[in-house]
Amino acid sequence: MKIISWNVNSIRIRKHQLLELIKKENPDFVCLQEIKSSNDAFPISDFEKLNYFSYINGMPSYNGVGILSKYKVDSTYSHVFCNKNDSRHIEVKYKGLRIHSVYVPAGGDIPDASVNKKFEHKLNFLGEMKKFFSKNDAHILAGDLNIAPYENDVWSHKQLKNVVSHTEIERAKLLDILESGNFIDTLKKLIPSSENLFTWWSYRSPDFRLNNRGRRLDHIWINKKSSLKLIKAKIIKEYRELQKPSDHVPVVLELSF
DNA sequence: ATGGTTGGCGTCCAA
Repeated sequence: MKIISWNVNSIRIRKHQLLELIKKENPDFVCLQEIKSSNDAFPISDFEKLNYFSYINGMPSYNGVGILSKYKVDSTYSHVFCNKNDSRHIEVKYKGLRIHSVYVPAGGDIPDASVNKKFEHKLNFLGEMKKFFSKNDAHILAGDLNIAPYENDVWSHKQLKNVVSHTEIERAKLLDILESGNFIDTLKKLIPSSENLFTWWSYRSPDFRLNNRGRRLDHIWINKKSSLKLIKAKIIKEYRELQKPSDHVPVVLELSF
């Protein structure tokens, strides 16, 4: 089985790149984030032509998640975090397999919840995620979690330790969710640390290749207690080099169950 | 220390 997670940053702009990715990789499931589309505007028919079902929790302009599946799933569910209907979660169930696509709030610029409402929201969201996933027994949790948890998940730990996405409190909260939900960080486990681990490079660098100032914000976790067996993982960095790229690249996990 | 870019039912906001 193959699963892909990708923050496309607008399905409208990235649709053709996604169709090519699916043709090339032939995944069973694709977890999408930041589709920036309402449910009605999502191009379901384009994916139907490749024999995929689209399960979408969208909204206009911002956020929005979805899961594309080769199979008609048994049920879907979208959890409301922090009392906001902001389309940051969708779960599908298929033959006892529970797969989640999650988009954690970015958190704004200032890493202080007392002055930055967005950072406060991010920390609250992580708190609710811990409760939800310690009860849910998810098999696969994939998405843009907007946190780089380990020191070598960023281009410079020293320069980013006070930057939102890599602060001590965010890293601790993310690892707490990982542990309390009995998850394995599969990309960390399967990809040697000598290789590039980054999944995101800011649009604000004129040429991201020059200094490779990336971060590992996108993750695929599987539950330790499940019978899923890891095979291999990869980060498709080449997608950052395409014309009109997303700032995130697709991450891929192969497993058996 | 600052500003850089992208996308959206856009003319500022979020990332």
